[in-house]
Amino acid sequence: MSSETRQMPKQNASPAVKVEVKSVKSENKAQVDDEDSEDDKPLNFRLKGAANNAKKEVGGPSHVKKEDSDDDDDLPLASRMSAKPNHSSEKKPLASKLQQNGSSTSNANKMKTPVVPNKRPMEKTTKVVSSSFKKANMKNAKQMKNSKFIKSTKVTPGSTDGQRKWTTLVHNGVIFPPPYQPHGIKILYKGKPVDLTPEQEEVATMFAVMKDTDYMQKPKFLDNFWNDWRRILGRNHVIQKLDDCDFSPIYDWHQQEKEKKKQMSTEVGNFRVEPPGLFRGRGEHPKMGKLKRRIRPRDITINIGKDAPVPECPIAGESWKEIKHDNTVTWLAFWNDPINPKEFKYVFLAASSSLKGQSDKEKYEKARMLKDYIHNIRAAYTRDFNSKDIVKQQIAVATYLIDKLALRAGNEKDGEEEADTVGCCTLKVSNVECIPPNMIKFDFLGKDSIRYENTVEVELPVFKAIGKFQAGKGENDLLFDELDTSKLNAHLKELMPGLTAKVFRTYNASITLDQQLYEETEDGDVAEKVVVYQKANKQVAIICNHQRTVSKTHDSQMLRLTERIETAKQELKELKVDLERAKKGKSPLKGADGKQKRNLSPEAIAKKIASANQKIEKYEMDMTTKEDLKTVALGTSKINYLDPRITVAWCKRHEVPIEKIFNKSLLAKFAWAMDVEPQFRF
DNA sequence: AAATTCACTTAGGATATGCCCC
DNA sequence: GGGGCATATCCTAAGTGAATTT
Repeated sequence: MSSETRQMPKQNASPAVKVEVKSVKSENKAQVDDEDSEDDKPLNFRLKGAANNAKKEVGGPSHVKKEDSDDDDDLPLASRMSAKPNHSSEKKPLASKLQQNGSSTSNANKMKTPVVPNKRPMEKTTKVVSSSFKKANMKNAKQMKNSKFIKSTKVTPGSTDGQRKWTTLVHNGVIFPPPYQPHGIKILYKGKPVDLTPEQEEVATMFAVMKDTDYMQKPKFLDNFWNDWRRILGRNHVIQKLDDCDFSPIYDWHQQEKEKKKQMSTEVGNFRVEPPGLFRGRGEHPKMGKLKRRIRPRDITINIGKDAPVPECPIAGESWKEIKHDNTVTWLAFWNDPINPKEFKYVFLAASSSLKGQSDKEKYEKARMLKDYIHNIRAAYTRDFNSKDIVKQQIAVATYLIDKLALRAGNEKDGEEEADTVGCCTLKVSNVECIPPNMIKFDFLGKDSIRYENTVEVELPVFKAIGKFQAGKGENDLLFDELDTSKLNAHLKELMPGLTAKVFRTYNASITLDQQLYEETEDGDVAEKVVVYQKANKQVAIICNHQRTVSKTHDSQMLRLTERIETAKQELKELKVDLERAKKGKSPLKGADGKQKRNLSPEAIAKKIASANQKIEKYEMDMTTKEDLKTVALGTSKINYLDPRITVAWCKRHEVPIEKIFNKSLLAKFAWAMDVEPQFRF
């Protein structure tokens, strides 16, 4: 079932398209690929679930890393946690067995095709193919839902071929949410049922179903919603005030529907263009609650290969806005965001596509390149801490913060239209506090309105410079008034080709993982090694400030664990008594529940004692980990910041099955990294 | 050179899935 | 074997940064 492994474009926009990566042309052909050979026979391998293609033979010496970091410039400066000095240069020699995880349980059907063979870093042409929309092939509803997706793409990595991103692109367009089905449930206005048109009812329903979200407490949300809904109700409608509306009939109906849906498991859930709804911005977003209108075919621009059939518009009587054949971009379709019409929503290829894989790899290669430059870069900005040129000085301090704290660049935002958040270049005077002699306290809302709160020791010249940048300004003024991200990045480009602010985050994250794994991994069982990995992962998450909100059920879950520990301890106590009695040939005492227990041999009781002890240990461990990670999100760095080759190489060296670290999606996304040599260093 | 547009990566929360423990 | 949970996947918002326009 669902062996059709097509991945959704996870990222942006509509998931309308699932993509299946089929084959790369001839992974073992020796010849250096010539750009455009059109003869790539679709090998028609399906990318099955996991990417277990760590094939030794194919892998080859993909590249030789020469540096062996003997100067500690390679240390991540970023260290909110006490970074230990490292002695990284010692490369332990490595293990032996290329861990071939194929045999492991979860990947029953192994995948046959590497997406991008690593052997040659610059594979030119990749074929992306998926089956087309053939009813005949659809065995069940599950498969059915993938009815629209990419058919075929040849991907040509941008880096090797100027602008061009692909040579042929075939797909089936996007899927729209079904039209609104009125339910006829009436809301109450001043206690009386009100008739609504289907359109009015649709929007009322969007609101009703959000009853138990925090948005209902936000005046801005209510206000924006009321504004938009009122327009649809019309001026002279009976409904004149949101406060007098009682949406609970619709809410209750919706809850029931949800129940029903649960029962009917196989109903198709198609991939769709974003359905209409109420905008849910993060943080104090000025537009929260606004109606996000329905997207129609005439909103959508399709990008497709010149030779490919233009997908049929799925809604009768309507048509696409435009058809393009632009092979310098990777999107398959886009529409304007109805909330902010200047912005676009795109349909992209899935993370598991070779095209994404290629650019992912390039991202990490760039970050690795920073290793060779970082020493000089640090020396340069350290010099400029004292520069008389204020622009230079601000660039120096900003770069230092980005390097040391892994801050984001901080592009300007549109104040009226967006939540008030900042990054490095947009820090305000009020976001930093100088604490003599040389501590700086940061407190600001970053991306997604996640709070960054951190007090760090900085070099004295930095401390002084920040004080100077603050002097004579208001709380709300920019700390780096002479700076913006384009100036900063223009400067960084002079130091290293392609260097921009965000590369530091990738660099810091990945090098931290690499070092932690080298330093901390000891002999032991797999579980212990996985803990080492998670610890390193956590350290990275903290550096990058990847947070999550404490789950609603956290407390009750902790309580449950405490109870289990108590129960187990009680049981343990009884077992110990029983053991002594059993040794003397006496039968066990009654348990706490008052029941008589069976007679057991001392050995049997001893065994039970051991298992009770283990259970307690496990629960206690679970509690510690849970509490420890309740606000830390490990996934974000794994997906976006940690070079998967570090992980794969470590798994090979330490014989940890890769599935212990990467789930199915990650395995597919990181197919390009699977054949890395065990001694790979970031 | 500033503003705007465009294309892409990065992000946390919601929801679905599936597995483990009683 | 069914409910509670952890985890995976879905969803789409919110960033970065280059290119283009003014």
